[in-house]
Amino acid sequence: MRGRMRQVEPMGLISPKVIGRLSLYRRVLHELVAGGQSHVFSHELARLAGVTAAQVRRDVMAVGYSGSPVRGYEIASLIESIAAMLDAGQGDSVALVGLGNLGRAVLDYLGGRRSKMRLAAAFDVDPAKVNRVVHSVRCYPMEELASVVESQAIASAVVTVPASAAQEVSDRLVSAGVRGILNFAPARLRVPEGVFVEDVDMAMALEKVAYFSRQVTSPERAMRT
Amino acid sequence: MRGRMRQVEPMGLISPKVIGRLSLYRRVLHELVAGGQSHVFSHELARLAGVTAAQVRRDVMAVGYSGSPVRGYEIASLIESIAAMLDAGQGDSVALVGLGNLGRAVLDYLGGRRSKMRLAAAFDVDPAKVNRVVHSVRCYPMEELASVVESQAIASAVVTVPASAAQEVSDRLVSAGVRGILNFAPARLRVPEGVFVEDVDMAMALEKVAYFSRQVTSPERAMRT
DNA sequence: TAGATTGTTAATCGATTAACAATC
DNA sequence: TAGATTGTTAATCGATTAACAATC
Repeated sequence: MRGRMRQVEPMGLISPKVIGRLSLYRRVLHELVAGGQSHVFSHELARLAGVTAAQVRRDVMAVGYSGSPVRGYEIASLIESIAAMLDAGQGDSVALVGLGNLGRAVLDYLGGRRSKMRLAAAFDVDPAKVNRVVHSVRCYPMEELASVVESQAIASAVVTVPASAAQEVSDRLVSAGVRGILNFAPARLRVPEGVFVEDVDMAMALEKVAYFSRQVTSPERAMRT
Repeated sequence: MRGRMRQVEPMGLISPKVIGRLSLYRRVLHELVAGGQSHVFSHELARLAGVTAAQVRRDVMAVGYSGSPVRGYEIASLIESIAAMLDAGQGDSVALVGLGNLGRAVLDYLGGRRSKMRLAAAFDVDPAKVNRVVHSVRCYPMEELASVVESQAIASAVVTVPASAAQEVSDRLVSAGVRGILNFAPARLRVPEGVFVEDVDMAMALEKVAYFSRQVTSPERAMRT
């Protein structure tokens, strides 16, 4: 049973790596659309995304989209298929905890993107920040975390508090119903089974860069995962 | 030839993943030292770092350090061994390009850490930012990038410019002698063989979190690599 | 010593790559 | 059609895990 062309399975669980690459492909595809291109071959997309053509083919297969051996992938449809996989039905609401320098930068960066995701609320312990509105996101006191998260059905959160506070914040988010955390604090969060944590550890990343910049032969560039 | 206890090889090339974990171990070890602890077993360190004990043993082996079956690893010596691997002899100089919100936040975050690394110079196109000093880091105009990087022997750089400018900045850094780049711009940089690039893609990371926060069963938490 | 832990190899696992029939 | 590309399986590769003799 090989070489059958049509494949219909919508696929079940997809690995974090593949999800990351799909996000990358979508960004590249949007650029191609902006350039007036309507179709793309796996090797073109692969080159632009910095991956192999075989990976592109396998990943595209995973979203349940099929291309044509002659014209390749139709960009508009492929974007739709990826969006169906990555975006929630009515848009996700995201909370941000910790409005320090990093928190504001993240808010700035993520707030300014065309995206189905919506930064719905921010939280901070500092009374001076509470009730202020930054980039049209209101800052609530930490005491209201549970009620706001629950009432707005927030399922994802970004944590930009100091390492010493990260675990407690994580616990509160999880018990309020959050199921995914983007963690910028240099601390390993302990979360219950079923809660997804993605760590962004800038200090570690910089140490990696410093280490390999000293080596005569670097390993191939690592894919962000 | 198995079960021999002493191992002396200093090890050659180490993978980015292992380097990342070593950085993580060091952070945890410093916390243990601060708590007055002098020795640690692989399973303790593993629990605190969120990895397996087998990984700790293999990674520690890679830095050329040996523990004792009775007392485990002596923390102070292990920190020294990891430092010998991760830190440069006389301290690395790092450049930062792009002093927008994200750039300032990164400068803020990385500048405030006890580290052998030194943020030596910042660069920006905006004349209003040039020649100002932020966190004791001077901001130079882009025109002086090559001369400053060369004169200060800067080998690593952090890129926090918009995606549209990232490739050009990368090219200029590399031709000035930079061999490792921490890239925050949502763009894939093309660099010559031997130059290491670590991407920090916040938008992708958030999309991953949003995706898995919608799944009933999340995969185990991904290690930052 | 007895026993838990280490260093180190072998087995396992997952992801990537190579290969190729089916296709337009 | 001829030929380049796709969907999909098999082979390869690397990293993780399991296992165990050597050790204090």
